[in-house]
Amino acid sequence: MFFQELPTMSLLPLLNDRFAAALAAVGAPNAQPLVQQAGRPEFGDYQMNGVMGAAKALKLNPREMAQKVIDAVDLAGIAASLEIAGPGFINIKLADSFLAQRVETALGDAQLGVDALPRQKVMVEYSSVNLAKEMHIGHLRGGIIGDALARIQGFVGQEVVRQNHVGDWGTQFGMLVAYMVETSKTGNASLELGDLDSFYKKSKVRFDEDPAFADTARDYVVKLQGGDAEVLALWKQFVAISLTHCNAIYQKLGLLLNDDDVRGESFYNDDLPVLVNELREKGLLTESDGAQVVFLDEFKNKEGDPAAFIVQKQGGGYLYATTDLGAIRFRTRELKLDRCLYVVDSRQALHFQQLFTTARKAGFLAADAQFEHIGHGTIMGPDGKPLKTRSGDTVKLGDLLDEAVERAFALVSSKNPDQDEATRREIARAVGIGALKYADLSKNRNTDYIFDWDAMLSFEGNTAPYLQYAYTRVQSIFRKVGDWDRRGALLLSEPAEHALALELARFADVVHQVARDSMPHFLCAYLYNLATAFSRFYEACPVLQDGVANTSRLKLCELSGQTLARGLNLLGIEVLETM
RNA sequence: GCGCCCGUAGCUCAACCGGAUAGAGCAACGGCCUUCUAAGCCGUAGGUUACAGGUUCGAUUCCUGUCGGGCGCGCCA
Repeated sequence: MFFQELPTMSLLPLLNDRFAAALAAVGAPNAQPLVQQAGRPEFGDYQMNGVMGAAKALKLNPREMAQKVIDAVDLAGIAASLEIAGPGFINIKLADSFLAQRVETALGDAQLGVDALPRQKVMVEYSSVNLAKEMHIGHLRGGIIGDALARIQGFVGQEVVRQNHVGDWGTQFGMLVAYMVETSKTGNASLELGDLDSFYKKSKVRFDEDPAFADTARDYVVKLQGGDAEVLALWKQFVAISLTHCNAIYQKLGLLLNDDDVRGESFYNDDLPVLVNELREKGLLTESDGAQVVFLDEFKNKEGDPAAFIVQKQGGGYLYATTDLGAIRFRTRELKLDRCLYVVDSRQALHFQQLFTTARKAGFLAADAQFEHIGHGTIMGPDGKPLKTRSGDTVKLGDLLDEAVERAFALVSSKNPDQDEATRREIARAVGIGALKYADLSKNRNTDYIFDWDAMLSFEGNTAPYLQYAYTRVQSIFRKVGDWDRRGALLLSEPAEHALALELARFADVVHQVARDSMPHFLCAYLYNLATAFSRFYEACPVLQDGVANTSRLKLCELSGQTLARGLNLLGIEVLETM
């Protein structure tokens, strides 16, 4: 028992493996064990649901079969008890010694016990702003979610390529360059470009009111496409300025994105005619009203009309469908991606279905290539409609981030009036941005959600500040303890200790799940459960008593702190030593 | 017109391949600070999962229909 080799595999795969073997031993080799977390505490830690289905298939009594599975399963040193319940559930209580060993293992591991997944080259495409305009609230979710997914993929050992597929091409850039030339004559260009939105609006006004300006703008588009050096240089200048705006936002939001991650739509320009020719040679193209389209039977409506995927406009121009196909080709042929996560608004779901279907038909995507649209909903205002400013304008992202920090500063100041301002500013930054990100990440990304400052910054319930606060409580203990001797054994006796150790042991399964499903709200839910388990433990189990530290509990504290910090880090949220 | 998504407690949200008595937080009510940060913990109350059928040992989950909401649908991205 003392030197028994215990597996390092994370909990769910381990339990599923052992029960799969047991099912095979009792004559159900193909049955799924279906182990999951217990639905209620009184059911134990985990429950195994696979017996009922297997018994049904074999026409056996499920409870009798469950008993056979219990007799057959090898969970020595892992489970403390196995019980049949209800129609044939098997409830599993894990052994304290096993959980203690898990905690010790994770503490000695930089990955906190999270094994690397089979290595893949994974791209996360996110943010992908239109450089013609300033970043607004519509860019928030994609940025936050994409960044979290990129961090998580990296943590589980993938080769991650972040990609900012910026919109840096199209007719509007002719207009913008024309306006740059015009304002540079009055010496105002650099000043005006400080506010991209008004620059865009003013150039649009000029375009609409002055035919001569409009002609110039159109001329610049042609020159741009023709590679005219002078216009190209101006365009590059505009792109660079717009990117500095983006980078400032990324920095404020704490996103990993930088200039190295940018590959704009313009990058694929030269390939578009080639690509369209290839589609034609493969017999996928049909001319329709002067445009080149791919008809997809997969998206036929009831009348039998197939949906059209336009890859070339009448007149010869290309569209984002073409660019996206070019990007797929580049990513498979040149970058050799195994997987690509497109973090883009759900409203583009049909586009991506058509895109991937066309790419597969054209042979741009291998059968096993995992190219996925990671859709997300819209941020709504209190009225349930897309969030706007009071005056009805689009909410600028920079303003939103500033407001988050300002609101957090007011709250921090009222809570800790004695702290110096610099400290409160720093806390407010981490808390405000963290709250904003967590409010987003903790919701199922598929649906819209209602934006609510008070809820995200209330510092109560399932919020970033609650998690950050739990972390500071851990750190506070270690500040009090100073140096400590970690040689003592980790023994779990109290229910709150068992519950906390169980949560800690689940970390790997949750991270793996999110890496697989790209659903960050599962990680949030986990961290909230962990923080709650820690808070209960903190209330029920004193770590320091009469000046003496309890080594077992210190170890639980240590791993709790590390797991909270790492989990929040994977979400792009900072932790603080004090709040 | 066609297609996709959604409808869960007063509010905001969960529910992992179909699992047990549908879970949290906020708001409401009641407790707990001389002790590691009370931004905390404990408890009470709150539900015909839009509605009607069907499949199943078992349905918030799958299927059909109805109602309600959002979004998308050949030359924007």
